[in-house]
Amino acid sequence: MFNEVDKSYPIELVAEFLGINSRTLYYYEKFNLVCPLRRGRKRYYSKEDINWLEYVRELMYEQGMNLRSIIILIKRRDAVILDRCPEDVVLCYKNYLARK
Amino acid sequence: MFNEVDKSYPIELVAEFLGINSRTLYYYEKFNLVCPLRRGRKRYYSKEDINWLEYVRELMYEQGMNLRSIIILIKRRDAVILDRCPEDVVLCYKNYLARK
DNA sequence: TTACAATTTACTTTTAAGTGAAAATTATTT
DNA sequence: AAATAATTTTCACTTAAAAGTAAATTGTAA
Repeated sequence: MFNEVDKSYPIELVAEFLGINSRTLYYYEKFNLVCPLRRGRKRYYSKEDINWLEYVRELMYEQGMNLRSIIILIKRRDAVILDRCPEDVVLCYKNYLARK
Repeated sequence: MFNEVDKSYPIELVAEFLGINSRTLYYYEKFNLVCPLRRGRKRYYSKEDINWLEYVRELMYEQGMNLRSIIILIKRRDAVILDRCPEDVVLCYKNYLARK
């Protein structure tokens, strides 16, 4: 579905892929959990953004962490987050941190 | 109130000091967040236990972390927890980890 | 044997997480 | 330019789960 050639995906597609409401993606953005590229005012999510979001969901629903905790760990550039993270997600995470 | 000479305090006193219900302390214990000394079947909390509990409360109510996240960090012996922790609390935390 | 602490069960409260709908904004088409 | 379409934003609401607690029961030390 998300091949390597295409570099970005609109919010509705991403929401559908993740099985969540697009409003939830706006919600996460408010918390600075993800920061999709903007062309005009439209959002485009990279493949790494999507992997990152999948990882965040895992932290929430498999580990039981709450958003606030995840954000605290992001801000502290914490090893916990990076530890069991797939390589490309780490990459995305680092890009994400670099941007702020 | 909790001077250095006395080494341990019963649950009701601790609850009152922390401004919480004693049931909440049992609740935290269920999550292995604290592990008071048992003499007979009665619980005795050390000064360090109390400091530790205060720190846990700060993480919850000032930082907005949830119990599950705190527990995850404890299990991973995470730097986040220890970072901004007063020295004696770190000590208590390490004793706590040593016990399990 | 009684008084107090621990335990259990099930309940209440609180709040985070998520969402629906309408309004606003920007882009697109004719 | 007006109409239409698409996306974002806002506001208020719902839902679900975590956190906390009450009450009844059990256990046990003194």
